[in-house]
Amino acid sequence: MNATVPKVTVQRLPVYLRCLEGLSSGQEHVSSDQLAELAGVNPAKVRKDLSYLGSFGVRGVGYGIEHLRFQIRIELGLEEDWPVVIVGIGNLGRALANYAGFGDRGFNIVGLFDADPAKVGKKVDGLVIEPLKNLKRSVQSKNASIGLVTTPAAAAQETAESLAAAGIRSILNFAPTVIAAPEGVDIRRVDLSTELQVLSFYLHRRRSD
Amino acid sequence: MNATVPKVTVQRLPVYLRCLEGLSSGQEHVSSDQLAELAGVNPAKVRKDLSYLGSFGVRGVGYGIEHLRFQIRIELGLEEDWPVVIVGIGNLGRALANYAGFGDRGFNIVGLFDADPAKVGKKVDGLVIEPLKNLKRSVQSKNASIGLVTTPAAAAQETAESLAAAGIRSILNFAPTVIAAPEGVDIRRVDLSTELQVLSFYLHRRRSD
DNA sequence: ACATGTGAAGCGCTTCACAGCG
DNA sequence: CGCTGTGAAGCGCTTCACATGT
Repeated sequence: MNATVPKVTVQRLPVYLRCLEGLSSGQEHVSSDQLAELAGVNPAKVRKDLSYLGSFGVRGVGYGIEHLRFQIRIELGLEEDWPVVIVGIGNLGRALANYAGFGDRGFNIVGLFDADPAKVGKKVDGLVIEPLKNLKRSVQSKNASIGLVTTPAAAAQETAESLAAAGIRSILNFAPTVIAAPEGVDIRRVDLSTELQVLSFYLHRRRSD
Repeated sequence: MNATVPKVTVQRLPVYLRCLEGLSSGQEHVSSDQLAELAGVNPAKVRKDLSYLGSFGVRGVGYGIEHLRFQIRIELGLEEDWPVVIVGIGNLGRALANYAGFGDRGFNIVGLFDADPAKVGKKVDGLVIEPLKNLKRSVQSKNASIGLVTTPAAAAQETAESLAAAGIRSILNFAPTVIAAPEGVDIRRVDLSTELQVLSFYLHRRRSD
């Protein structure tokens, strides 16, 4: 339990959480070997990762599944509530708005925004799409802390700046472009086509062996 | 030009490609400093990354933008065609089927599949949704090499195995679960909620400072 | 006996700093 | 002179191997 959890460990914690969920409920403990197998990593890595959170494994037995899940959730801040807004309600924005997987992790979608007047006023998953001019007011009244950018590439930078101006400090960018992070804002990129390109690289490699 | 491009470099190549696209067309060359600024990385890293592909920068001038784009596309295999199938046509599958960003990079969607008989036969973006039993035949006749899994978590493992049995060697898994890779298959995971959890970690960290 | 927690070694990526070249 | 290409140093993560604890 301390101030330095390596970045790579932070990225693996959600994976461990996922694996723990998939575990048979007949089981109370899990060993680093078993968890490593499920997560597709080395057992020593599992132990080292978990040791950053504290040391709540039991030697000769393993980790208590419930306790481990809870500790990871605490560490990731998932016991808190993180209201989320989505800007750009096209196909992807709509899919994310409907994505049930968010709610049960403390990520509640509290606002949908779009620049297109034709979309404003329509409902998606129980929420009314608002115009961009409402962004600041809405973010502040709903205390939103995370923004998802699902606009076209051309609008992404401007959108990020509007979100920053509205007080958002964390952005997930789904638009197929690289955004310059406004001062004090943490941006992560999810680029669907980047992932395909990485697959392509290895396919290409294999093919030309 | 050689056999060992580091994994991390492969992951950055698509980012560089994105940045090059955003460059003003009045410009013919780009320096490692400028590209680094756009991509949000260290200039030396840009130079080292690009040096793995060959050495086509010009000292004192920079990299020819067109040439660089072409070389990266070659290296990533984007000059080839990679037919893609999607299994699981819910909100996300539909969004991906409609996502235009794939086509212009050689990723052509050639098949849509769903287990739900009510969906089979419907059209999405010009393609008819097929039943799973057609998977193998369709993958082989269309020479598909990449499969996107957008099923519910519970069906993801089985879907991956069907894809593998049909001859697919590369899978992008969007289902919120960790899949065990079938023999000889390369799996990459895109987990929307994992990314949110990483943001959450750092928000949580900041908040408790 | 068995599985965790962890120094220490190993490995790969990042960054520096400068030689090389247009 | 300016910017690339790259040895070499630095750094952080991974993995090993075993002491530690139950």
